[in-house]
Amino acid sequence: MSKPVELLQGTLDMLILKAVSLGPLHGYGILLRIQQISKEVLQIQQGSLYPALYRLEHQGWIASEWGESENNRKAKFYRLTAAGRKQLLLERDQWSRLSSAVTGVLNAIPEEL
Amino acid sequence: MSKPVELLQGTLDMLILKAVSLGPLHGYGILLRIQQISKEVLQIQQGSLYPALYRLEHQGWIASEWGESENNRKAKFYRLTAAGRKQLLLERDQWSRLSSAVTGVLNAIPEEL
DNA sequence: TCCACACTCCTAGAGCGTCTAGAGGTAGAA
DNA sequence: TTCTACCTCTAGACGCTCTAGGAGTGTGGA
Repeated sequence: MSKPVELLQGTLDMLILKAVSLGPLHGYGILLRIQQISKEVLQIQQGSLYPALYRLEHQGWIASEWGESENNRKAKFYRLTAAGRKQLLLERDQWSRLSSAVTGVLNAIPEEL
Repeated sequence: MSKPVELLQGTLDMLILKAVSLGPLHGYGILLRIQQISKEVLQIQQGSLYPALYRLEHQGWIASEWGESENNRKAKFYRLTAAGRKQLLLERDQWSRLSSAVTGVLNAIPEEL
């Protein structure tokens, strides 16, 4: 009776950093973009997103500014800071190291064990 | 001041199932095997391993039996059950779906956004 | 005109998996 | 004997994501 998993824990911050690395976006927009690019595979909940944005801004990896959305609503736009860019590279590295290690184990054959 | 990440949350169960899918292993052995196959990239802590083993056995995905290790110590050997085999396939699927989605987002270029 | 709905932000609390930091017992080597 | 590697186990802290709410505002349709 396990719930459907929609995210790999620990990747959300990285995904957000990546999303805003390509130009400022407001929170709700980040959510839609990631969903869209991943062809609806990655489903981010608002209750995960906003705490994450707070976390990232608090650490100086993104910066925010109130503005107006494409739909004429007030929205908080986030952009990547220099520190955030570094962090993104770092997390990207870690991700590729770890994910390929996991895949490697999954593909291990008896002789290797 | 974030700690070094040694595991992608949610992958431990799958890694354990995979490890025992190739033949019975005791807990400590599972730990060493995964570490070895992943070339020390994946570092599993004992405090993560044993609760995970309990979890998996409780759900009927692995079964245990006391025996003797290669070093003459008593050790609890785990093997994959039929249900565990199903579960492994399922988690493997989910992993490849999600991890490639994440990688896809990381490789997204501005035009796609 | 008024209502519904999509858009946008936010929070509290629960749930769960992993980590830290311990304890304890045994075989074999020094 | 003492030390180390082997092997199992637990309690509690910690951090991230989810559920489940609340709230306000433009726009379009009835």
